[in-house]
Amino acid sequence: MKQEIRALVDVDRLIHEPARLVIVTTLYFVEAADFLYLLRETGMTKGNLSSHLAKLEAGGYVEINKTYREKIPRTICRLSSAGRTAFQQYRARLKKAVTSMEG
Amino acid sequence: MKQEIRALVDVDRLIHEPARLVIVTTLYFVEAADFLYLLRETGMTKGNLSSHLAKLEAGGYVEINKTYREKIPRTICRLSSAGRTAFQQYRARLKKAVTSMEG
DNA sequence: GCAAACTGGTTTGTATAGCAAACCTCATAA
DNA sequence: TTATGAGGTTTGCTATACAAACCAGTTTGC
Repeated sequence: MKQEIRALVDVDRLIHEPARLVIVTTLYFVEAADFLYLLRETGMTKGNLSSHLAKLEAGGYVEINKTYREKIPRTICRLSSAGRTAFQQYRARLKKAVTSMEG
Repeated sequence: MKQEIRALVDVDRLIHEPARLVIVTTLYFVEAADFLYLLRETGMTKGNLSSHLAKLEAGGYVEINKTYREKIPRTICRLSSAGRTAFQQYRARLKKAVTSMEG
């Protein structure tokens, strides 16, 4: 009951950041989403969403696919398998931590 | 099941930061701890612990009491009632989020 | 008694992060 | 032809985390 708390110190910060946690969690369930969908779902600004996605991509957690839908650009994002694994680990750790926090 | 995830965006960042979450959780259970105890429990460096404690104090979440024990300085920290409340709220939110993350 | 080393921290320096405003490219409207 | 808007990205600013360096006081070695 102490170990799980202390383990939080080196939690995966790429996912722990609230904005990215929302993004990753969303992607985890939908499997694929475009920029505008994420924009609506998360309520973030475009700039903020863009930079967080870039960071997740750089970390290898999301794959970003730029395409066109009838001349208008479309950015499709999906969680990579590394991202899925990382999310599952993060979730498991967090769950243990929360449990520990309850006594 | 979507609301709890999105709510994460404005989670209490003073507590959400892993280092401080460990500190706050520790204090939540012991009710009072000195600097050296926290240092051992958290495994942080002195400088890091010091600045996080200062931040928690500035936010009104911990009360810091500097005293002496036979000539050697002793810094005693305890969670304020605001801190306890904030922690409980954070924990509750996090718990809901984790639950939502599972399906 | 005096320097060296240690205790219990705090301050400083640096590198990174988050965020929104400003910007960019292309397409359509006027 | 200019203007307007969609879909994003880059820039600029502020704040943050972290450890190294520092500091005041105490004990130890000689």
